[in-house]
Amino acid sequence: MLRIAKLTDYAALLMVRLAREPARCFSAAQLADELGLPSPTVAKLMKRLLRAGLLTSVRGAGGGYCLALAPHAISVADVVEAIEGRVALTECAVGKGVCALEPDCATGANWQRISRAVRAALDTVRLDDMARTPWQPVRMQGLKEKLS
Amino acid sequence: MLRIAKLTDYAALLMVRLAREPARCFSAAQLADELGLPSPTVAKLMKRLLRAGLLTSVRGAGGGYCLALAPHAISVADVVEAIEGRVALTECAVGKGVCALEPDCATGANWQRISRAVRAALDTVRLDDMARTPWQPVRMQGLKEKLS
DNA sequence: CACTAATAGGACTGTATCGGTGCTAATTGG
DNA sequence: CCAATTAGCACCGATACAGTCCTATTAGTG
Repeated sequence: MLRIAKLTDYAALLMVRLAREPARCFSAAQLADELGLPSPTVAKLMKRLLRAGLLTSVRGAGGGYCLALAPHAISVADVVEAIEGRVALTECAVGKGVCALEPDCATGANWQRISRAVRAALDTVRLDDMARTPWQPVRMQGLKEKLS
Repeated sequence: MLRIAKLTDYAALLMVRLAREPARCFSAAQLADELGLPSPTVAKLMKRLLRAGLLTSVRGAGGGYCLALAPHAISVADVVEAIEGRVALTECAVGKGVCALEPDCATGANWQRISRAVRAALDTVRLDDMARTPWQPVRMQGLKEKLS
């Protein structure tokens, strides 16, 4: 385990797609269609990514979302935190006073150390790394034809 | 986020306690009492840790659990995997054929790489590291007196 | 040879979180 | 004015998690 949420996985797909054409802007519907993801879910994710400062948005007709930073400046850790909140393996690690055992529990400091290590691991991979691998758009029409 | 399950946290507490006196054996009830954790839960965790090969057990009266390996030979990753299963951040990373987007989704390989990095981070911390910090047993009676 | 103290393993349940959907603004271009 | 699109809630169902309990099985003890 130690799974990331499925939504985070989707968010990564979206961000990688954007990173392939960093200058271009995309509407949520467009991305959902191209990646074969449910469109309301994509809309929700884009809002969260926007709030986290990873995207800029243009409202109204012809609007859409663009990367707020260059692909090499955004890490997987950023995306994970945008969707799931701060990386903290345990309750103890997020703040003090939550854990009843706290005064006698010495593992809190260790978990914080470990959390930082994990965070660092996630931070080594940037969007441009993810985008480098070969790729091609999903053709929904083609897929449906094959399945029917 | 990217939280470990609460049970995993408990399991870590238990293993660290054992690591403080590696030669000694403990009954589940004893550990629950000492750490202030619910006893059935502790029993359940010990069973999982046993199955994972991290503990040895002696049944019957006077029985209990002991560490199967030296404290420095058991890492946090081992404990996490014992409770939560294999560390794999995404469905794609656990095996192939699960993800519908698979043939066109190139991020799978990246997630596997990231999973390994996280695994490695968790592997750097061993039980003896966790056990080194100052510590003293929880006194339930004392706590209750303070709270009342 | 019972009785008691333990582990072994499973089934069951309430609850919280997650994934997903829908609705109602606000904004912009044609 | 209308259509396209983002912004922000509120809601709901399924799933997984934390916790409990019950029934073997095993081993020490009187």
